[in-house]
Amino acid sequence: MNKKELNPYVSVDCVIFGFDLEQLYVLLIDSGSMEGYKQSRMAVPGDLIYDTENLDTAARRVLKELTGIENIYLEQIGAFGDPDRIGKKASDRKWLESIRAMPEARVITVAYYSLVRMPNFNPKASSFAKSAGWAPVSEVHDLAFDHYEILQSGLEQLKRKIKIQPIGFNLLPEKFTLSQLHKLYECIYDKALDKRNFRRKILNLNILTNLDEKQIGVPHKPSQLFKFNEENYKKLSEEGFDNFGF
Amino acid sequence: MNKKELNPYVSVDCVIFGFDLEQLYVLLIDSGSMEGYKQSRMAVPGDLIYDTENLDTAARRVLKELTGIENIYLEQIGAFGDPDRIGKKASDRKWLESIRAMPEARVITVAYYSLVRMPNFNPKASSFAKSAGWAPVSEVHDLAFDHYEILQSGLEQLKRKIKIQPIGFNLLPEKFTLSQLHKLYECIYDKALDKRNFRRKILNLNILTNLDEKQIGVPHKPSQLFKFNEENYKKLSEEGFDNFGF
DNA sequence: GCAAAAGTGTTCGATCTACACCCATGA
DNA sequence: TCATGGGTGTAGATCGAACACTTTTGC
Repeated sequence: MNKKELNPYVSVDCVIFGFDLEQLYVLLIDSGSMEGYKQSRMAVPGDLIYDTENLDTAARRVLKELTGIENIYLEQIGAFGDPDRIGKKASDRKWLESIRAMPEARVITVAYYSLVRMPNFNPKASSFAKSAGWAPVSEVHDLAFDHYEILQSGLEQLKRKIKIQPIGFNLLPEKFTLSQLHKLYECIYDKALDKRNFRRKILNLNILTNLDEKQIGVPHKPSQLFKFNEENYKKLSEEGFDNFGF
Repeated sequence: MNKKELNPYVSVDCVIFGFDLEQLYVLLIDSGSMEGYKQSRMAVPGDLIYDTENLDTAARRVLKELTGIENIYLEQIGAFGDPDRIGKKASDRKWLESIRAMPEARVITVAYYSLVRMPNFNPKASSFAKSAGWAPVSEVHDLAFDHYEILQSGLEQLKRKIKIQPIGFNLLPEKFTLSQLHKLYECIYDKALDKRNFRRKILNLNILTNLDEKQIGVPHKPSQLFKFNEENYKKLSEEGFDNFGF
């Protein structure tokens, strides 16, 4: 693929969520401003699409370039197309001038969110990001362009979706404890959930396999480890289940 | 606005749902083929966007041009951007050549769905449609471009949304009976719903005002007429209600 | 032995489902 | 008087919320 094939009118942006067993994070890139850390200079990673490329493919390309990971959980949030969306702030325009052939063009973006296992990688610098890093979602209050709005839409969609499909497993290590899963749901909903009710509900779904392994080296009673049981999940989906609403 | 401002790379397409108290319909336009009625020649209305125009605004413009209605319920479905999405079938290409300045351009479309009161209007011919008409959703099995896929996505989103927000009122006359509302939900979910349970659930929401009027001229016990109570609905939304799942 | 998180059951109220008969009207 | 859809209540099952104590480990 060469530059000639870049479509200068449509981009994809990826809200990449991560979870470190404590907090929910989002991967942000820096416009490389010299004024130190400032959220309004941060953005979610994205790029113009190629003219021969699917939207999903473009999103996966961005993810791969930045994180090295393929086969990531990915879902479209929607299109954002305010004519001024990328030109409202002077700092945004400067950034665009530094990375785009047609910085003044009106660009519609198609936003995606994806869920990754944080420890699996450290974000790399890339063609479109001088630096990249994880920021706790709860501490993000402002971003470049319309990316704060995009982040909030992604978060809402994640909340809605995780009630209906157990996609949360994409954020956890392969082997995880019920407490970790519990904590994840609490972080996403930003509220306390009853421990016993949570455990009962999730176990009743029969989509977890108890590995008969225990945590080691923890200074308290070690927890059972589980993994996600894809087979049972598929069976369950086919039978049709509405939600496991928390 | 003149042609010069058309953005040849991005379009909007509108899945317009209607309900005649019997069936759910979708508004389709005809490519004007001379081969008689054929679903693969039908499409949902859409148009390229103007370069200075919001996506939502563009969708409203298409709706207005076709139906004359403003202030319509409108919601984004998402972006569809397969590079081949509009050029797969020969008949699609012919149509494009007849209406677009750059028929070969790759166009990403942002799809919307909207809900209208069918009797309020008859669709008009327009710059992008030689003719337009209502088709029962249950009888649509094929459409031009990727519009069948778009229709299905819109329908899914409608199903999801109507569980959470009482947007169905946008499909009904101002004054309606509980049976009509009941029928609407049955049509959307394409399954029978228990009459008594439905009535209880919807009345318990307190978002209907009984008008103390009855149907006239019906050959059976006349039904009470209701209207949607926007005030109570707003109160309810603010308190936060999850769903009135059917 | 103490700090820290794991793990476990029951009760109560709310909600969902299933189900059948009489009523008011126009023809 | 008949055909048509309108309108109503209850019992049983299921589900969700609230809630406190014992266990196992590392230090």
